[in-house]
Amino acid sequence: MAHPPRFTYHSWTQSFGSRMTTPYTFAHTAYCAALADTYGFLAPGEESGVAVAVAGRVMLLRSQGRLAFATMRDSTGEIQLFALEAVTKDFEEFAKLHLGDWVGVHGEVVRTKRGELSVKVASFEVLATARRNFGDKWAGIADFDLRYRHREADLWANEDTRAALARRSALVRALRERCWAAGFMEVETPILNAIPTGAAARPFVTYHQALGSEFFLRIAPELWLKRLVVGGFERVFELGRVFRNEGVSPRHNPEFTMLELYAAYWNYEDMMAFTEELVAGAVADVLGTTALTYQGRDLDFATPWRRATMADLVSEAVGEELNVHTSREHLAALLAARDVEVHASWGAGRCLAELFEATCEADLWQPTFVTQYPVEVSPLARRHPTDHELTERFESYLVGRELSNGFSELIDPEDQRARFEEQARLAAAGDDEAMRIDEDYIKALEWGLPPTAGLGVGVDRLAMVVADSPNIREVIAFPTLKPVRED
RNA sequence: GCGCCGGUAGCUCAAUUGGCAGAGCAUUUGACUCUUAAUCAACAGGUUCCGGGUUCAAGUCCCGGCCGGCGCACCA
Repeated sequence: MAHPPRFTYHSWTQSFGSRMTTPYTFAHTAYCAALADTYGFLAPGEESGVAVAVAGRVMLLRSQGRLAFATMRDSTGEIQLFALEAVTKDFEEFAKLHLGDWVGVHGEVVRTKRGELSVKVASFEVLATARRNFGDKWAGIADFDLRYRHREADLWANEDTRAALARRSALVRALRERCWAAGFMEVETPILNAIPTGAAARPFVTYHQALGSEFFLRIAPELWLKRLVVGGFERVFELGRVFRNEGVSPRHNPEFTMLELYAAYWNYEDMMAFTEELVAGAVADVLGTTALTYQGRDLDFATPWRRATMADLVSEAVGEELNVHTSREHLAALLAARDVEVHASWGAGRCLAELFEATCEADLWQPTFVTQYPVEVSPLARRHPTDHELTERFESYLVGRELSNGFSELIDPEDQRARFEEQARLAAAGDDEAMRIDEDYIKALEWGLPPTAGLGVGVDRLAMVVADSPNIREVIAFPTLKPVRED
Protein backbone atom coordinates (compact mmCIF):
# COMPACT_ATOMS: atom_id res chain seq x y z
CA MET A 1 0.00 0.00 0.00
CA ALA A 2 1.49 3.27 -1.07
CA HIS A 3 1.28 5.86 1.62
CA PRO A 4 -0.48 9.13 0.94
CA PRO A 5 1.92 12.04 0.61
CA ARG A 6 2.81 13.58 3.92
CA PHE A 7 3.09 17.29 4.19
CA THR A 8 2.53 20.13 6.59
CA TYR A 9 -0.76 21.94 6.45
CA HIS A 10 -0.44 25.53 7.46
CA SER A 11 -2.74 26.48 10.26
CA TRP A 12 -4.43 28.73 7.78
CA THR A 13 -7.74 28.74 9.52
CA GLN A 14 -6.06 30.22 12.57
CA SER A 15 -4.03 32.71 10.59
CA PHE A 16 -6.83 34.05 8.51
CA GLY A 17 -9.95 33.43 10.55
CA SER A 18 -12.73 35.59 9.16
CA ARG A 19 -10.68 36.66 6.11
CA MET A 20 -11.13 33.32 4.42
CA THR A 21 -13.76 34.66 2.06
CA THR A 22 -11.63 35.29 -0.98
CA PRO A 23 -12.62 37.68 -3.77
CA TYR A 24 -13.70 36.33 -7.15
CA THR A 25 -11.80 38.98 -9.10
CA PHE A 26 -9.03 41.46 -8.61
CA ALA A 27 -8.75 44.73 -10.52
CA HIS A 28 -5.12 44.44 -11.53
CA THR A 29 -3.41 47.47 -13.08
CA ALA A 30 0.29 46.61 -13.39
CA TYR A 31 2.75 43.79 -13.88
CA CYS A 32 6.03 43.49 -12.01
CA ALA A 33 8.26 43.76 -15.06
CA ALA A 34 6.47 46.90 -16.24
CA LEU A 35 6.93 48.51 -12.82
CA ALA A 36 10.65 47.86 -12.97
CA ASP A 37 10.82 49.42 -16.43
CA THR A 38 8.66 52.42 -15.63
CA TYR A 39 9.99 53.32 -12.20
CA GLY A 40 13.65 52.53 -12.60
CA PHE A 41 14.41 56.23 -12.12
CA LEU A 42 13.23 56.37 -8.50
CA ALA A 43 16.05 57.14 -6.10
CA PRO A 44 16.40 55.30 -2.78
CA GLY A 45 13.81 56.64 -0.37
CA GLU A 46 11.85 58.31 -3.19
CA GLU A 47 8.10 57.85 -3.54
CA SER A 48 6.39 58.08 -6.92
CA GLY A 49 2.99 59.22 -5.74
CA VAL A 50 1.46 56.70 -8.16
CA ALA A 51 -0.94 54.07 -6.84
CA VAL A 52 -1.06 50.67 -8.54
CA ALA A 53 -2.81 47.35 -8.05
CA VAL A 54 -0.58 44.31 -8.44
CA ALA A 55 -1.23 40.64 -7.89
CA GLY A 56 0.87 37.53 -7.57
CA ARG A 57 2.31 34.90 -5.32
CA VAL A 58 4.22 35.54 -2.10
CA MET A 59 7.68 34.05 -2.61
CA LEU A 60 9.52 35.38 0.44
CA LEU A 61 8.40 37.14 3.60
CA ARG A 62 10.55 39.19 5.96
CA SER A 63 8.46 40.30 8.89
CA GLN A 64 10.14 42.68 11.26
CA GLY A 65 7.83 43.83 14.01
CA ARG A 66 6.03 46.94 12.84
CA LEU A 67 7.10 46.61 9.22
CA ALA A 68 7.31 43.71 6.84
CA PHE A 69 8.71 42.98 3.40
CA ALA A 70 7.46 40.37 0.99
CA THR A 71 8.76 39.34 -2.41
CA MET A 72 5.81 38.83 -4.74
CA ARG A 73 6.03 37.18 -8.15
CA ASP A 74 3.71 37.39 -11.12
CA SER A 75 4.11 35.96 -14.61
CA THR A 76 6.47 38.78 -15.64
CA GLY A 77 8.79 39.07 -12.67
CA GLU A 78 9.05 40.01 -9.03
CA ILE A 79 8.41 43.11 -6.94
CA GLN A 80 8.92 43.78 -3.25
CA LEU A 81 5.90 44.54 -1.13
CA PHE A 82 6.61 46.96 1.71
CA ALA A 83 4.10 46.96 4.54
CA LEU A 84 4.05 49.27 7.57
CA GLU A 85 1.87 48.95 10.62
CA ALA A 86 1.13 52.66 10.40
CA VAL A 87 0.14 52.53 6.72
CA THR A 88 -1.10 49.07 5.84
CA LYS A 89 -4.66 48.04 6.54
CA ASP A 90 -4.71 44.64 8.30
CA PHE A 91 -0.96 44.80 8.86
CA GLU A 92 -0.95 41.89 11.33
CA GLU A 93 -2.59 39.68 8.72
CA PHE A 94 0.02 40.69 6.15
CA ALA A 95 2.83 39.71 8.48
CA LYS A 96 1.26 36.28 8.80
CA LEU A 97 1.03 35.53 5.07
CA HIS A 98 2.49 32.21 3.98
CA LEU A 99 4.98 31.52 1.25
CA GLY A 100 2.94 30.55 -1.78
CA ASP A 101 -0.14 32.62 -0.95
CA TRP A 102 -1.67 34.65 -3.78
CA VAL A 103 -2.33 38.28 -2.93
CA GLY A 104 -3.75 41.34 -4.61
CA VAL A 105 -2.19 44.59 -3.39
CA HIS A 106 -3.09 48.25 -3.64
CA GLY A 107 -0.31 50.70 -2.93
CA GLU A 108 2.16 53.32 -4.07
CA VAL A 109 5.27 52.60 -6.10
CA VAL A 110 8.28 53.57 -4.01
CA ARG A 111 11.94 52.76 -3.67
CA THR A 112 13.00 51.87 -0.14
CA LYS A 113 15.88 53.55 1.67
CA ARG A 114 17.93 50.47 0.95
CA GLY A 115 17.23 50.82 -2.79
CA GLU A 116 14.61 48.12 -3.52
CA LEU A 117 11.75 49.08 -5.84
CA SER A 118 8.57 48.27 -3.92
CA VAL A 119 4.85 48.67 -3.67
CA LYS A 120 4.07 50.26 -0.31
CA VAL A 121 1.03 48.30 0.75
CA ALA A 122 -2.02 50.41 1.54
CA SER A 123 -4.37 47.43 1.49
CA PHE A 124 -4.28 43.87 0.30
CA GLU A 125 -6.53 40.91 -0.31
CA VAL A 126 -5.70 37.26 0.04
CA LEU A 127 -6.70 35.76 -3.31
CA ALA A 128 -5.78 32.19 -2.43
CA THR A 129 -3.98 30.52 0.42
CA ALA A 130 -1.22 27.97 -0.05
CA ARG A 131 -2.34 25.19 2.23
CA ARG A 132 0.46 22.99 1.08
CA ASN A 133 4.02 24.23 0.99
CA PHE A 134 5.84 23.26 -2.13
CA GLY A 135 9.60 23.40 -2.06
CA ASP A 136 12.62 24.73 -0.26
CA LYS A 137 12.75 28.47 -0.93
CA TRP A 138 16.45 28.28 -1.71
CA ALA A 139 17.03 24.77 -3.05
CA GLY A 140 13.69 24.44 -4.82
CA ILE A 141 12.53 20.94 -5.68
CA ALA A 142 15.05 18.43 -6.99
CA ASP A 143 13.13 15.18 -6.87
CA PHE A 144 12.31 14.21 -10.47
CA ASP A 145 9.24 12.27 -9.52
CA LEU A 146 7.74 15.24 -7.69
CA ARG A 147 8.81 17.71 -10.37
CA TYR A 148 7.23 15.77 -13.24
CA ARG A 149 4.11 14.56 -11.48
CA HIS A 150 3.42 17.99 -9.99
CA ARG A 151 4.82 20.48 -12.45
CA GLU A 152 2.84 23.24 -10.73
CA ALA A 153 5.06 22.82 -7.69
CA ASP A 154 8.16 22.61 -9.87
CA LEU A 155 7.20 25.86 -11.60
CA TRP A 156 6.63 27.53 -8.25
CA ALA A 157 10.00 26.42 -6.99
CA ASN A 158 12.39 26.34 -9.94
CA GLU A 159 13.34 29.20 -12.24
CA ASP A 160 14.96 26.81 -14.73
CA THR A 161 11.67 25.02 -15.25
CA ARG A 162 9.82 28.24 -15.95
CA ALA A 163 12.54 29.32 -18.39
CA ALA A 164 12.55 26.03 -20.30
CA LEU A 165 8.79 25.89 -20.77
CA ALA A 166 8.66 29.58 -21.71
CA ARG A 167 11.28 29.00 -24.37
CA ARG A 168 9.35 26.06 -25.71
CA SER A 169 6.27 28.23 -26.00
CA ALA A 170 8.23 30.95 -27.79
CA LEU A 171 9.66 28.37 -30.17
CA VAL A 172 6.24 26.94 -31.06
CA ARG A 173 4.96 30.42 -31.67
CA ALA A 174 7.93 31.28 -33.91
CA LEU A 175 7.53 28.10 -35.96
CA ARG A 176 3.83 28.69 -36.43
CA GLU A 177 4.22 32.34 -37.39
CA ARG A 178 6.97 31.52 -39.87
CA CYS A 179 4.79 28.88 -41.52
CA TRP A 180 1.93 31.33 -41.79
CA ALA A 181 4.26 33.99 -43.18
CA ALA A 182 5.46 31.55 -45.86
CA GLY A 183 1.91 31.03 -47.05
CA PHE A 184 1.18 27.70 -45.34
CA MET A 185 -2.38 27.10 -44.17
CA GLU A 186 -2.69 25.55 -40.72
CA VAL A 187 -4.93 22.49 -40.70
CA GLU A 188 -5.97 19.75 -38.28
CA THR A 189 -6.20 16.09 -39.23
CA PRO A 190 -7.50 13.06 -37.35
CA ILE A 191 -5.76 11.72 -34.29
CA LEU A 192 -8.05 8.68 -34.25
CA ASN A 193 -6.99 6.62 -37.25
CA ALA A 194 -8.36 3.33 -38.55
CA ILE A 195 -4.90 2.57 -39.92
CA PRO A 196 -1.75 3.90 -38.26
CA THR A 197 0.50 5.13 -41.02
CA GLY A 198 2.87 7.80 -42.24
CA ALA A 199 5.80 6.56 -40.19
CA ALA A 200 7.36 3.38 -38.91
CA ALA A 201 6.27 2.98 -35.31
CA ARG A 202 4.19 0.85 -32.98
CA PRO A 203 0.86 2.60 -32.32
CA PHE A 204 -1.41 3.00 -29.32
CA VAL A 205 -4.72 1.20 -29.73
CA THR A 206 -8.11 2.40 -28.55
CA TYR A 207 -11.73 1.61 -29.25
CA HIS A 208 -14.80 3.56 -30.29
CA GLN A 209 -17.96 2.12 -28.71
CA ALA A 210 -20.64 3.52 -31.01
CA LEU A 211 -18.77 2.68 -34.18
CA GLY A 212 -17.75 -0.66 -32.75
CA SER A 213 -14.32 -0.19 -34.19
CA GLU A 214 -10.72 -0.25 -33.14
CA PHE A 215 -8.77 2.94 -33.68
CA PHE A 216 -5.11 3.85 -33.47
CA LEU A 217 -3.71 7.12 -32.21
CA ARG A 218 -1.84 8.70 -35.08
CA ILE A 219 1.87 8.11 -35.41
CA ALA A 220 2.11 10.86 -38.05
CA PRO A 221 -0.35 13.14 -39.89
CA GLU A 222 1.51 12.68 -43.17
CA LEU A 223 -1.00 10.95 -45.42
CA TRP A 224 -3.91 13.16 -44.38
CA LEU A 225 -1.90 16.28 -45.14
CA LYS A 226 -0.98 15.05 -48.61
CA ARG A 227 -4.64 14.30 -49.28
CA LEU A 228 -5.33 17.97 -48.59
CA VAL A 229 -2.70 18.85 -51.19
CA VAL A 230 -4.47 16.49 -53.63
CA GLY A 231 -7.60 18.49 -52.86
CA GLY A 232 -5.90 21.71 -53.89
CA PHE A 233 -4.51 23.27 -50.72
CA GLU A 234 -1.02 23.83 -52.10
CA ARG A 235 0.73 24.65 -48.81
CA VAL A 236 -0.49 23.13 -45.57
CA PHE A 237 0.99 22.50 -42.16
CA GLU A 238 -0.03 20.88 -38.91
CA LEU A 239 1.60 21.42 -35.56
CA GLY A 240 0.39 18.79 -33.17
CA ARG A 241 0.82 15.76 -31.04
CA VAL A 242 1.68 12.33 -32.35
CA PHE A 243 1.80 9.11 -30.35
CA ARG A 244 4.24 6.25 -30.58
CA ASN A 245 4.08 3.21 -28.38
CA GLU A 246 7.80 2.94 -27.82
CA GLY A 247 10.43 3.28 -25.15
CA VAL A 248 10.76 6.28 -22.87
CA SER A 249 14.16 7.92 -22.62
CA PRO A 250 15.75 11.34 -22.08
CA ARG A 251 15.07 11.93 -25.78
CA HIS A 252 11.73 10.14 -26.21
CA ASN A 253 8.27 10.75 -24.82
CA PRO A 254 5.36 8.53 -25.96
CA GLU A 255 3.46 11.60 -27.09
CA PHE A 256 5.44 14.36 -28.72
CA THR A 257 4.93 17.37 -30.92
CA MET A 258 5.55 17.27 -34.63
CA LEU A 259 5.47 20.03 -37.19
CA GLU A 260 4.61 18.65 -40.61
CA LEU A 261 4.23 20.72 -43.73
CA TYR A 262 3.75 20.13 -47.44
CA ALA A 263 4.37 22.42 -50.40
CA ALA A 264 3.16 21.67 -53.90
CA TYR A 265 5.62 22.20 -56.75
CA TRP A 266 8.68 21.94 -54.45
CA ASN A 267 11.25 19.18 -54.44
CA TYR A 268 13.49 18.09 -51.57
CA GLU A 269 16.13 20.70 -52.44
CA ASP A 270 13.54 23.44 -52.04
CA MET A 271 12.42 21.88 -48.79
CA MET A 272 15.95 21.72 -47.42
CA ALA A 273 16.35 25.42 -48.12
CA PHE A 274 13.04 26.14 -46.39
CA THR A 275 13.89 23.89 -43.44
CA GLU A 276 17.15 25.59 -42.59
CA GLU A 277 15.60 29.03 -42.86
CA LEU A 278 12.60 27.99 -40.77
CA VAL A 279 14.63 26.41 -38.00
CA ALA A 280 17.45 28.95 -37.91
CA GLY A 281 14.91 31.76 -38.04
CA ALA A 282 12.80 30.32 -35.25
CA VAL A 283 15.85 29.82 -33.06
CA ALA A 284 16.85 33.43 -33.68
CA ASP A 285 13.30 34.56 -32.90
CA VAL A 286 13.57 32.89 -29.49
CA LEU A 287 17.19 33.58 -28.58
CA GLY A 288 18.11 36.58 -30.71
CA THR A 289 20.95 34.62 -32.30
CA THR A 290 21.60 31.40 -34.19
CA ALA A 291 24.81 30.75 -32.23
CA LEU A 292 24.33 29.12 -28.86
CA THR A 293 25.75 26.66 -26.40
CA TYR A 294 24.11 23.29 -25.91
CA GLN A 295 25.24 21.26 -22.92
CA GLY A 296 28.53 23.10 -22.91
CA ARG A 297 29.29 22.75 -26.63
CA ASP A 298 29.00 25.42 -29.29
CA LEU A 299 26.21 25.03 -31.81
CA ASP A 300 25.38 27.35 -34.70
CA PHE A 301 22.21 27.19 -36.80
CA ALA A 302 23.51 29.72 -39.33
CA THR A 303 22.62 28.79 -42.90
CA PRO A 304 23.46 27.14 -45.19
CA TRP A 305 23.77 23.89 -43.29
CA ARG A 306 26.20 21.21 -44.35
CA ARG A 307 24.83 18.75 -46.92
CA ALA A 308 26.20 15.24 -47.41
CA THR A 309 24.85 12.06 -48.90
CA MET A 310 24.33 9.07 -46.65
CA ALA A 311 26.67 6.99 -48.82
CA ASP A 312 29.48 9.55 -48.56
CA LEU A 313 29.13 9.84 -44.78
CA VAL A 314 29.11 6.08 -44.30
CA SER A 315 32.07 5.64 -46.67
CA GLU A 316 34.06 8.22 -44.77
CA ALA A 317 33.24 6.68 -41.40
CA VAL A 318 33.98 3.11 -42.44
CA GLY A 319 37.00 3.96 -44.57
CA GLU A 320 35.94 2.39 -47.84
CA GLU A 321 33.63 3.23 -50.71
CA LEU A 322 30.11 2.06 -49.83
CA ASN A 323 26.69 2.77 -51.28
CA VAL A 324 23.28 1.25 -51.83
CA HIS A 325 24.69 -0.93 -54.61
CA THR A 326 27.35 -2.49 -52.41
CA SER A 327 26.56 -6.15 -51.86
CA ARG A 328 24.10 -6.80 -49.08
CA GLU A 329 26.46 -9.45 -47.68
CA HIS A 330 29.35 -7.01 -47.35
CA LEU A 331 27.22 -4.35 -45.65
CA ALA A 332 25.79 -6.98 -43.31
CA ALA A 333 29.29 -8.10 -42.38
CA LEU A 334 30.27 -4.51 -41.55
CA LEU A 335 27.18 -4.25 -39.33
CA ALA A 336 27.91 -7.52 -37.60
CA ALA A 337 31.45 -6.30 -36.92
CA ARG A 338 29.84 -3.39 -35.07
CA ASP A 339 27.59 -5.66 -32.99
CA VAL A 340 24.45 -4.72 -34.91
CA GLU A 341 22.05 -7.61 -35.27
CA VAL A 342 21.20 -7.99 -38.97
CA HIS A 343 17.71 -9.25 -39.81
CA ALA A 344 17.20 -11.63 -42.70
CA SER A 345 14.63 -9.31 -44.28
CA TRP A 346 17.08 -6.41 -44.60
CA GLY A 347 18.34 -5.58 -48.06
CA ALA A 348 21.38 -3.47 -48.93
CA GLY A 349 19.43 -0.23 -48.47
CA ARG A 350 18.35 -1.03 -44.94
CA CYS A 351 21.86 -2.21 -44.13
CA LEU A 352 23.34 1.04 -45.40
CA ALA A 353 20.91 3.07 -43.30
CA GLU A 354 21.68 0.97 -40.24
CA LEU A 355 25.39 1.43 -40.87
CA PHE A 356 24.82 5.18 -41.02
CA GLU A 357 23.08 5.13 -37.64
CA ALA A 358 25.81 2.99 -36.13
CA THR A 359 28.77 4.98 -37.41
CA CYS A 360 27.72 8.57 -38.22
CA GLU A 361 24.63 9.76 -36.42
CA ALA A 362 26.12 10.43 -32.99
CA ASP A 363 28.93 12.56 -34.45
CA LEU A 364 26.71 14.99 -36.37
CA TRP A 365 26.80 17.86 -33.88
CA GLN A 366 26.41 20.92 -36.11
CA PRO A 367 23.23 21.07 -38.22
CA THR A 368 23.67 18.73 -41.18
CA PHE A 369 21.44 17.51 -43.98
CA VAL A 370 21.94 13.85 -44.77
CA THR A 371 20.55 13.16 -48.24
CA GLN A 372 19.63 10.37 -50.64
CA TYR A 373 18.16 7.71 -48.41
CA PRO A 374 17.64 4.22 -49.84
CA VAL A 375 14.19 3.42 -51.22
CA GLU A 376 14.01 0.44 -48.90
CA VAL A 377 13.75 2.67 -45.79
CA SER A 378 11.68 5.41 -47.48
CA PRO A 379 8.31 3.97 -48.49
CA LEU A 380 6.69 7.37 -49.06
CA ALA A 381 9.53 9.18 -50.83
CA ARG A 382 10.03 9.75 -54.54
CA ARG A 383 12.85 7.92 -56.26
CA HIS A 384 15.98 9.79 -57.17
CA PRO A 385 15.88 10.42 -60.96
CA THR A 386 19.42 9.15 -61.58
CA ASP A 387 19.45 6.22 -59.13
CA HIS A 388 16.18 4.41 -58.58
CA GLU A 389 17.46 2.63 -55.48
CA LEU A 390 17.72 6.02 -53.77
CA THR A 391 15.15 8.66 -52.93
CA GLU A 392 15.04 12.43 -52.90
CA ARG A 393 14.97 12.35 -49.13
CA PHE A 394 16.90 14.17 -46.42
CA GLU A 395 17.06 14.15 -42.68
CA SER A 396 18.61 16.94 -40.65
CA TYR A 397 20.79 16.09 -37.70
CA LEU A 398 22.17 18.14 -34.87
CA VAL A 399 23.74 17.39 -31.50
CA GLY A 400 23.93 13.78 -32.63
CA ARG A 401 20.17 13.41 -33.04
CA GLU A 402 17.66 13.49 -35.84
CA LEU A 403 15.75 16.75 -35.96
CA SER A 404 13.74 16.59 -39.16
CA ASN A 405 12.83 14.36 -42.07
CA GLY A 406 11.75 15.49 -45.51
CA PHE A 407 11.49 14.41 -49.09
CA SER A 408 10.05 14.83 -52.50
CA GLU A 409 6.78 12.98 -52.10
CA LEU A 410 6.06 9.79 -54.00
CA ILE A 411 3.16 10.75 -56.25
CA ASP A 412 2.88 7.60 -58.40
CA PRO A 413 -0.01 5.47 -57.02
CA GLU A 414 1.28 2.26 -58.58
CA ASP A 415 4.74 2.66 -57.08
CA GLN A 416 3.11 3.63 -53.78
CA ARG A 417 1.06 0.42 -53.85
CA ALA A 418 4.20 -1.59 -54.49
CA ARG A 419 5.97 0.13 -51.61
CA PHE A 420 3.05 -0.57 -49.27
CA GLU A 421 3.00 -4.20 -50.37
CA GLU A 422 6.68 -4.49 -49.55
CA GLN A 423 5.90 -3.04 -46.11
CA ALA A 424 3.11 -5.57 -45.69
CA ARG A 425 5.59 -8.35 -46.45
CA LEU A 426 7.85 -7.02 -43.69
CA ALA A 427 4.92 -6.89 -41.31
CA ALA A 428 4.04 -10.47 -42.14
CA ALA A 429 7.65 -11.38 -41.45
CA GLY A 430 7.30 -10.00 -37.92
CA ASP A 431 8.27 -6.32 -38.26
CA ASP A 432 5.64 -4.71 -36.02
CA GLU A 433 6.66 -1.22 -37.12
CA ALA A 434 6.17 -1.76 -40.83
CA MET A 435 3.45 0.28 -42.54
CA ARG A 436 0.12 -1.11 -43.63
CA ILE A 437 -1.57 -0.70 -46.97
CA ASP A 438 -3.77 2.38 -46.98
CA GLU A 439 -6.16 1.95 -49.91
CA ASP A 440 -7.75 5.34 -49.35
CA TYR A 441 -4.38 6.99 -49.69
CA ILE A 442 -3.64 5.16 -52.92
CA LYS A 443 -7.04 6.25 -54.21
CA ALA A 444 -6.13 9.83 -53.31
CA LEU A 445 -2.91 9.57 -55.31
CA GLU A 446 -4.97 8.33 -58.24
CA TRP A 447 -6.80 11.66 -58.16
CA GLY A 448 -3.44 13.33 -58.63
CA LEU A 449 -0.85 14.64 -56.17
CA PRO A 450 1.21 17.34 -57.86
CA PRO A 451 4.96 17.34 -57.38
CA THR A 452 5.20 18.05 -53.65
CA ALA A 453 7.83 18.16 -50.95
CA GLY A 454 7.12 17.44 -47.30
CA LEU A 455 8.82 18.02 -43.98
CA GLY A 456 8.47 16.79 -40.43
CA VAL A 457 10.25 18.48 -37.52
CA GLY A 458 10.56 17.10 -34.00
CA VAL A 459 9.54 20.17 -32.05
CA ASP A 460 10.46 18.79 -28.62
CA ARG A 461 13.94 17.98 -29.82
CA LEU A 462 14.39 21.51 -31.08
CA ALA A 463 12.95 22.88 -27.84
CA MET A 464 15.54 20.89 -25.89
CA VAL A 465 18.30 22.62 -27.81
CA VAL A 466 16.77 26.07 -27.48
CA ALA A 467 16.24 25.58 -23.74
CA ASP A 468 19.63 23.87 -23.29
CA SER A 469 17.84 20.93 -21.67
CA PRO A 470 19.49 17.50 -21.60
CA ASN A 471 16.15 15.76 -21.11
CA ILE A 472 12.97 15.96 -23.20
CA ARG A 473 10.86 15.95 -20.03
CA GLU A 474 12.22 19.38 -19.18
CA VAL A 475 10.48 20.88 -22.22
CA ILE A 476 7.19 18.96 -21.82
CA ALA A 477 4.97 20.42 -19.13
CA PHE A 478 3.53 17.06 -18.11
CA PRO A 479 5.67 14.19 -19.42
CA THR A 480 4.32 10.67 -19.57
CA LEU A 481 5.03 8.79 -16.35
CA LYS A 482 4.07 5.41 -15.05
CA PRO A 483 1.03 5.74 -12.77
CA VAL A 484 1.72 4.92 -9.17
CA ARG A 485 -0.11 1.74 -8.29
CA GLU A 486 -2.44 1.88 -5.31
CA ASP A 487 -2.72 -1.67 -4.06
C1' G B 1 12.12 -5.24 -21.85
C1' C B 2 17.55 -5.67 -19.74
C1' G B 3 21.63 -3.48 -16.68
C1' C B 4 23.59 0.15 -13.08
C1' C B 5 22.25 3.80 -9.39
C1' G B 6 18.71 6.03 -6.13
C1' G B 7 14.11 6.65 -2.58
C1' U B 8 15.47 9.25 5.19
C1' A B 9 10.69 15.21 8.31
C1' G B 10 6.40 19.34 3.85
C1' C B 11 11.30 20.71 0.83
C1' U B 12 16.85 20.29 0.37
C1' C B 13 20.15 16.95 2.45
C1' A B 14 23.30 14.24 6.65
C1' A B 15 23.70 9.65 9.52
C1' U B 16 31.47 6.37 10.32
C1' U B 17 32.30 -0.94 10.58
C1' G B 18 25.21 -2.96 11.42
C1' G B 19 24.89 0.26 17.52
C1' C B 20 20.00 6.23 20.69
C1' A B 21 17.41 8.99 13.09
C1' G B 22 19.89 14.66 12.62
C1' A B 23 20.56 19.74 10.33
C1' G B 24 18.88 23.99 7.35
C1' C B 25 14.51 25.96 5.27
C1' A B 26 9.10 25.69 5.70
C1' U B 27 5.22 25.22 9.63
C1' U B 28 3.76 26.81 15.02
C1' U B 29 4.87 30.42 19.25
C1' G B 30 7.55 34.84 20.75
C1' A B 31 11.06 39.35 19.90
C1' C B 32 12.26 43.06 16.28
C1' U B 33 10.44 50.22 12.19
C1' C B 34 14.50 49.41 5.81
C1' U B 35 14.69 43.78 5.06
C1' U B 36 16.98 41.10 0.55
C1' A B 37 17.47 33.09 1.46
C1' A B 38 16.24 39.07 7.08
C1' U B 39 17.92 37.97 12.06
C1' C B 40 17.32 35.96 17.10
C1' A B 41 14.80 32.51 20.67
C1' A B 42 11.62 28.33 21.55
C1' C B 43 8.17 24.35 20.34
C1' A B 44 6.75 20.72 17.16
C1' G B 45 7.50 17.61 13.06
C1' G B 46 9.63 10.22 11.27
C1' U B 47 5.64 3.55 8.72
C1' U B 48 13.86 5.84 6.89
C1' C B 49 9.13 3.83 -0.43
C1' C B 50 6.32 -1.17 0.49
C1' G B 51 6.60 -6.53 2.07
C1' G B 52 9.59 -10.42 3.87
C1' G B 53 14.44 -12.26 5.90
C1' U B 54 19.36 -12.38 8.68
C1' U B 55 20.89 -10.38 13.53
C1' C B 56 21.20 -9.19 20.52
C1' A B 57 20.53 -4.89 17.23
C1' A B 58 18.83 -2.93 10.24
C1' G B 59 18.10 3.71 7.28
C1' U B 60 22.56 0.56 6.65
C1' C B 61 23.12 -6.45 5.01
C1' C B 62 19.97 -10.28 1.89
C1' C B 63 15.34 -11.49 -1.17
C1' G B 64 10.87 -9.73 -3.63
C1' G B 65 7.87 -5.56 -5.16
C1' C B 66 6.76 -0.16 -6.35
C1' C B 67 8.45 4.50 -8.38
C1' G B 68 12.38 7.49 -10.43
C1' G B 69 17.36 8.77 -12.84
C1' C B 70 21.02 7.10 -16.28
C1' G B 71 22.77 3.51 -19.97
C1' C B 72 21.32 -0.30 -23.64
C1' A B 73 17.38 -1.71 -26.96
C1' C B 74 13.28 0.65 -29.88
C1' C B 75 12.70 5.34 -31.99
C1' A B 76 11.88 11.27 -33.42
